[in-house]
Amino acid sequence: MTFSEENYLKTIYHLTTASDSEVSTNAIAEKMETKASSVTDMLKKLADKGLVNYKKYQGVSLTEEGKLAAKMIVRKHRLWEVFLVEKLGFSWDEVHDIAEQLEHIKSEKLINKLDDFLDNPTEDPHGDPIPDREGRIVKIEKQLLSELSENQFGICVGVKDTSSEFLKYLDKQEIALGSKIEFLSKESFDLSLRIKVNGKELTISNKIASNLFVKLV
Amino acid sequence: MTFSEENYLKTIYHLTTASDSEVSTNAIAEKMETKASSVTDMLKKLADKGLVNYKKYQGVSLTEEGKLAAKMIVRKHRLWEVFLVEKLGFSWDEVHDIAEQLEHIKSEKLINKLDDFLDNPTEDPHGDPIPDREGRIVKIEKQLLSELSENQFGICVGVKDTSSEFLKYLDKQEIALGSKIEFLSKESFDLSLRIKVNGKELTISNKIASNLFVKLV
DNA sequence: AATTATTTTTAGACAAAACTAAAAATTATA
DNA sequence: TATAATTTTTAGTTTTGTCTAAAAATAATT
Repeated sequence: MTFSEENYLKTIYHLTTASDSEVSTNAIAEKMETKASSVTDMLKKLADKGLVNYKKYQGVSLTEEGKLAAKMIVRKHRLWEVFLVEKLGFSWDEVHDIAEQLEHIKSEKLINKLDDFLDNPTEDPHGDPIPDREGRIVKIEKQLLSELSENQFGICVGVKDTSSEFLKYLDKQEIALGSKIEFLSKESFDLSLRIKVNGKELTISNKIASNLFVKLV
Repeated sequence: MTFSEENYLKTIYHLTTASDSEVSTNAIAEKMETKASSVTDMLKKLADKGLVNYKKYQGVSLTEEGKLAAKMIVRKHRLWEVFLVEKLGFSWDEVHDIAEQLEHIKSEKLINKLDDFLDNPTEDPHGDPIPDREGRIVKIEKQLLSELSENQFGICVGVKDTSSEFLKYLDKQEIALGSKIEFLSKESFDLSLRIKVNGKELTISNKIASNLFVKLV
């Protein structure tokens, strides 16, 4: 499997699990910043290999084989992210691009040894689940901070947007995975939130709150 | 820089430092298991980029820039090998192929953090020196076991051949980096050696002895 | 339902890196 | 030194993955 094939599989995986349906050629092209014609070419190739279900003009989905392959790439990506943060001291906003490269290293033995070395983590530094060596994913119960009601408490367990920009904002506000957040009130005009973290009150926009996953406590 | 360009640079580096002269198109082709015509194509490309000195029919050598780039690839390769052995528990005969992939990961920050994580090692698991972040190499004094004289002692500090076959043979004989070897005698007929390791006497062929580096004690 | 707009595919081209086969240059040999 | 052998380069293909532009299919609108 080439790097390019792996990147397509991964993208299709993320797009289909997000919306849980078939995904369009254009959606893939947009996500991968490439042209629809290039996508069509690759879809044919992946279909020939039995990795995707593809019918012209009808969108694509992953076959079981394709889904497992995609999960293994995601597994590698997220394990390497844990390594970068836990062992090498990178911050959570720096690891994505490097993991994009490391996820293509081919050695099952390597990734399983890395898994053990990291004590078999179940989530990456952004709170996303890490598939185990059989591809199983343990989903944790979580909801968006924006969906809480007044005076509820939540533990921050993940981020929806993993952009460096957003993560650095959270660092600045001292919000991290594990932070206990109290939902104080919502401003009806702009849906901004008043919350309390680390003993400090602060106001965050609805956009911020819609990208933070919390677990109710 | 592409993977392919990096592999050529690395090969030219190894071939030129071994013989300390210009290297021929055919020598590169043989080492890389490719065709001479492919090598010619790449040499032109690398020359255009200022990484090699190349004149038609005259062989090639690395420019200063090319040499530094090659050393950085070697640095990455060897640091990853240390990681695989020291942290993940791979044996020294398993790491080469994986490091061949990892050496192409592009992030200076990553490799320097890895270097620190590993406590800035100066040699890889086969005893080969690891260039520092400026490309400097500390050469250790060493000689081939086959060059010792009777009743001299040597500490095993490296292997010339790093093939899995040879390394597994050494494991079987319980010879490792750090092993103290006493040179007992040499058989004039076939140049085989009588040595003593770990308190046990054994006979090794001249081929074996010509692939083991030792430091006199 | 017919027309327009959008999406998707096809056709043909290109760059990178490999190859084969033939030509050119170098080296070795008689 | 002429000729033969070897090495190296050139010329022309191939494969992978991309692109543009045009054609075909689908979706949206009047």
